[in-house]
Amino acid sequence: MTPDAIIRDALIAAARSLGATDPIEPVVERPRDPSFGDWTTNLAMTLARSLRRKPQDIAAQLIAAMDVGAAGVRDATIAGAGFINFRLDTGAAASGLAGVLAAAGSYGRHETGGGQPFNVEFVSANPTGPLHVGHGRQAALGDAIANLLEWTGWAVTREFYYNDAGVQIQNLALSVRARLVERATGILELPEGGYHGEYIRDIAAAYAAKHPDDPMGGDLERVRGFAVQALREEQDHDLRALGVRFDVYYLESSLYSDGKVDETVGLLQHAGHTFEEGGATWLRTTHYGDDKDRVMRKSDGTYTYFVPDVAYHVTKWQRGFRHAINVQGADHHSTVVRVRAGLQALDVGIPEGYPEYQLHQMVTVMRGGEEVKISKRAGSYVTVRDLVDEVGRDAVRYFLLMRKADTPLTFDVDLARTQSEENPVYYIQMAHARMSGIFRVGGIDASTVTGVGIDYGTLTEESERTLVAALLDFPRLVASATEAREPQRLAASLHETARLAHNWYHRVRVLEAPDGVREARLALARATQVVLQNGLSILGITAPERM
RNA sequence: GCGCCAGUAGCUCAGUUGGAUAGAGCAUCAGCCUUCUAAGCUGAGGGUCGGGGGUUCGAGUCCCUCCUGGCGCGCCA
Repeated sequence: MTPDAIIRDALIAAARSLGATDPIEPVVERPRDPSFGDWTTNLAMTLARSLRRKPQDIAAQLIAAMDVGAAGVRDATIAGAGFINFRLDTGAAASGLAGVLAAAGSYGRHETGGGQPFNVEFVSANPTGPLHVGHGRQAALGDAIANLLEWTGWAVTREFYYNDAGVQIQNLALSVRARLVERATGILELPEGGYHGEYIRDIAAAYAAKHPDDPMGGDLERVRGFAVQALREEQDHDLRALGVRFDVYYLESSLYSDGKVDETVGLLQHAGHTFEEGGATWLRTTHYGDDKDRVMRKSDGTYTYFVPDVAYHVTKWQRGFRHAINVQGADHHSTVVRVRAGLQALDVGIPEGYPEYQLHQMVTVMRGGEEVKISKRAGSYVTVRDLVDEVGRDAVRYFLLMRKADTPLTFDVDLARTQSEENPVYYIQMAHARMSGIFRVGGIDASTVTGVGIDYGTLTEESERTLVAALLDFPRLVASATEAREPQRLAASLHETARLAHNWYHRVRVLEAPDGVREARLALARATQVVLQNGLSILGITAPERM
């Protein structure tokens, strides 16, 4: 048992002896200020009301009634309004390091998910242009959330939904054809709502080279297929530049060809939640929290976009995913209620909150001190690959992850490029490289350091105590970041761990330390290396041995 | 007008689900390389946590209300 678990049990027993009634659920946590001790509890304050005594008095009685020798508690003191602070013997506080080294690359993993399937859908960009920086945020976020879920025991499927049907694709095909005509005749007539980007010209050139029999794009179906294929390859390149991979690419067009869309509409009508009005078929989404009912089938017989969306999510459920999360831009937030309403209206037992959504706010790009307006149709934007080429994959990932998804993100291209060495990601990577350097210079294979049979009582420096505490908190942090679906908590925590590691490195010597101390410090260096490496890998960032 | 999300140091942002004296980076100022990497370390200054109410032992965090900003409100996707 870990020290905090022993303290927790002892608190429950002590509270019972004072006459407190179950359930007693003491919170044992790290104090905000490490100088207060190793662990703290507010139990005395939460019991004050039911016991009708002053928190300080209860705290004193709890301490008197507790037997915490097994946890290695050196002293327990009352502070502030009634906190009880526990300070552990140095050796007891650091003894967990051996467990870190034993788990090594698995340290921080949990079995919470029990191996159940979890579908993580992200990016899902229309194949009408390269991926821009907003998609990059989604890619970094979705991939990190997928990693977190894997680390907590879920069987994750990374999924990309291709909107390869519908009006936007038609616009794409017509835009390419316009460029083909321009090549042949010199006359450019882009369609209404067409795409202006330079890449359309490139696709037209490639098409003309491959299909000399059709220089004007007369075979629109062939142009469409060619353009979609070209842009999918383009997006794959962008994703590879970021190091993001998908297990499943689900095509919207297949929902039509497999009859899933018609099937879904039939089910909705059969369930009785639809009605006819003005020649259109409507779904009563207002029964499920929407502010107005929505058209499913327009009077011209075609479906609105959310029908295939619902059909698509039905397939997730049918494919056995009882857990699913969609990472999307906040500009799509109106679809959340709509898709969920559609799934509810099927009456097939899909729960209310299915699927989960993690929406992120917009990314604005600054270049030359001015905002770059992102518009595929106008052809002005910064692609994911531009960013990776300019500042590197690790820095791009960290930049896009260090902020909470709920807050808008400004990506200053010039700043990221010119100040790349001051990027916080290098600070964390440097801490890892320094730990590695200790083993390299010492001629020691880090993986052979077990931390077993060591007297951790020699780790007496304040910088060692705080670093140890941070390392032992890592599994808890992975769990809470996963539960909240917030990778930025991990990013912030790794930065803090790196700060503590740099501080420790600066204050103490490892290789030249006396026998006994040296072994304990090597174990600490190894544990630091493990935590930084594992944490960075969850964020999709490398942990270099030297820089 | 309605809905969602934000408002924290000069700037960019964290804040571990309600805890103790609100933190970090950048920027500014003052120091530290004969060292396992100075891509580092130490110190200083800088705050009515948008305003006002409320809930309780305790609020940046929860509730109400107002202000400001972003996004979304179509038989477009």
